[in-house]
Amino acid sequence: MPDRASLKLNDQICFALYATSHRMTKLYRPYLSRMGLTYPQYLVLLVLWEADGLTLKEIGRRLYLDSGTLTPLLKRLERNGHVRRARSTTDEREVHVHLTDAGRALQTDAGDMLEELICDIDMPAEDVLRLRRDIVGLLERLLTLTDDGAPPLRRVV
Amino acid sequence: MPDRASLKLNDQICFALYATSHRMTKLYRPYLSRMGLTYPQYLVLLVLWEADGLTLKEIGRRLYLDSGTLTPLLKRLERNGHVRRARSTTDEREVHVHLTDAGRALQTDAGDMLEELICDIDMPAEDVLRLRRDIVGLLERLLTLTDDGAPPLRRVV
DNA sequence: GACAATTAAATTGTACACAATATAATTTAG
DNA sequence: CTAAATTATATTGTGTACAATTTAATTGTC
Repeated sequence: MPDRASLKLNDQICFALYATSHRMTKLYRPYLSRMGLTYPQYLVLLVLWEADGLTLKEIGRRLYLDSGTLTPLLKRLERNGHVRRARSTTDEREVHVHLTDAGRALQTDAGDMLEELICDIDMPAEDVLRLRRDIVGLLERLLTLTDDGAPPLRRVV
Repeated sequence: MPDRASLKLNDQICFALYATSHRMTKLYRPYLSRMGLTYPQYLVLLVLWEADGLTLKEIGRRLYLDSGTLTPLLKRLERNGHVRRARSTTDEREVHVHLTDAGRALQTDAGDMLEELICDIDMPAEDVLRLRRDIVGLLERLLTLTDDGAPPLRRVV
């Protein structure tokens, strides 16, 4: 008979992820706040700095976010002067998001921020890299389970 | 001269944490939904199953959440019949949270849920344990930086 | 023992997340 | 070519998160 799964809070990997992710956001917050950004807004800029002019759909695909989250977020980014939203002329359904000069300029500040954060966290780069790879391994496992694939159906017992 | 930190989305450990945490919640959602719970509500029950009758403050300390999050969340748990909130008689500032029979009964369902989820994720228990330990290691590092300690001040350059 | 400082919750305001639905543009099938 | 299906975004409603502030109870000091 297999052992029963632990219900202790501190045995849950999901809670470790949850708490660590929130704390990481908290660490970023003062830096991002100075740049006039929230953490999810910063993620959108990370995407656009790599590929400007993407559609909402494509940004959402890369960040695993849907239009219900991104539509208002992008409007705020636009209101704050970081991006410009424009309907595609070839397909009026699509909204392309372009960086403004101000939005592009933040890339330098973001680089400075990361340098400082890496110093703050003060973990061997190698360890951070390995940890990130392992977390992504789990993420990929989860994506096969939840990405519009078959809903979890397997039973134990 | 040290290399400049990467600004690529997929090099960011913070994004790996963010995306994986959200996906994990998504995996739990259908199970929790059947139990009439959200993921943060489930976390509160995990805490209470270990120690019933804790104060809001202590629940928040364990989950890293404050009263702004917990007060309405606990009211919803109470409205749904999972807990009972009661002012302390010895210190009227404190709110103690007690499980109802219904709240206690969910512990069995939660055990079943975890068995199924462990099957779904299908990773060697050893790998999951090690990954959780490593994530908690990072969390503890972050806690020393953000837990009302000195705000991040160290500079690079 | 009153009164300032502290503490625990609650409240307010902003910004995610995401399911579910609505709307409008485009594509596909017949 | 046109109606049905699909697709991209927007909207609505619920539930977190969390900073900042408020309220009420308790504690520490003189």
